[in-house]
Amino acid sequence: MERKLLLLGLLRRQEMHGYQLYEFIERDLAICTDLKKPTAYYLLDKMAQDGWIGEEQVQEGNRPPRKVYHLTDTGEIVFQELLRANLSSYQPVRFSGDSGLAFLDELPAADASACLYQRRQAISDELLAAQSIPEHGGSAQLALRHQVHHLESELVWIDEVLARLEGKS
Amino acid sequence: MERKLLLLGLLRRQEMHGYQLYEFIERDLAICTDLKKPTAYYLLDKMAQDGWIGEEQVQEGNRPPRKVYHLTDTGEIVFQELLRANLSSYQPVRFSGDSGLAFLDELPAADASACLYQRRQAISDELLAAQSIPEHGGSAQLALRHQVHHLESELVWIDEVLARLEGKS
DNA sequence: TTTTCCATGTAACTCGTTACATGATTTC
DNA sequence: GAAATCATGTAACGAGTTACATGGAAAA
Repeated sequence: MERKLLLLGLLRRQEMHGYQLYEFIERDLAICTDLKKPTAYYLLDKMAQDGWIGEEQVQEGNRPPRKVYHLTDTGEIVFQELLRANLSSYQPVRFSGDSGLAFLDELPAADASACLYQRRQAISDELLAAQSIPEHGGSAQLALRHQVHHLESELVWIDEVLARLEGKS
Repeated sequence: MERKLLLLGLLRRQEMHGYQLYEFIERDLAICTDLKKPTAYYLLDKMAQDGWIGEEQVQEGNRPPRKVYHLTDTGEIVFQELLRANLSSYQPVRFSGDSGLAFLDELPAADASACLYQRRQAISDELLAAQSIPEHGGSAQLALRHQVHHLESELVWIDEVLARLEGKS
């Protein structure tokens, strides 16, 4: 549902066509979320059928025709509902990397350290990428800041685990 | 793949049947991961077909017969591979709640605060639940500790967002 | 001139879920 | 005697992905 919320929120600011929405999300919001092309087109189609958004065929010269979407009155109501529901709730997060952690002691300490250093590097890379994205202002930045906050917290955590390993070897 | 790793790791310690594995994960590891019954049975079946684990029918009196699984030599190799791959990599996390955050300013500050306080409560509840689980020792606890660490970090974050809102109202 | 980009979409697949079915056994 | 628990499974569905198809336009 949060992808629909995202699309509605973006269309609320200005009407856009599918490819435009896809590109914006994959380029500017890649660190916080993602949305593949077929998913984008499918959701827009669905929401158009449900009357949340309206679509307009726009032909420019001989280029491929674009479907430009805009929020309807129904869409605005749904947006409000989805937004409030989203902000009020907390979806617990599962870390796929925790299955590995649970069996950390099954590996020789040196191997475990080597693996975790690689993981640390990956987190660090992700953090640098997130930090290098320029601020745009407004609440749209909150998602990005949250991701940065989280990645910093992950570095603290993995360093704790590494320290625990060093103590054992 | 991390669910297979989890099952392999548990079976490596002692042979178990499907229901047993399902119960252990849903009861003792609920905060860090989950595994529904059909998923458990499906994965065990799959891994048995692939030769990662062996199955033994055990009939006790007139009770429903149980399939007891144990790790094979192939399974041990796969476990090692999966474990190292898991520990070496980092799967970036998407927060479904961030779509809402991005549109926080579209709501009156008072409404936004009210919603976020509810979310804060949900995180706080989750944290208390996680903290109240007794420690078992060994690296199996790392997943739980990670979740606690994360939830604490989430509380810090949401308090920052709330402070930002108060500054605006 | 071949590759990349724009713009849309379909088909098949993966992973996991919910809901349901079965049947014995212990508990209330 | 009814309900919950043990133990296994099937069927249908949902959300999202990858891979592929199409066809013009811009760029290398």
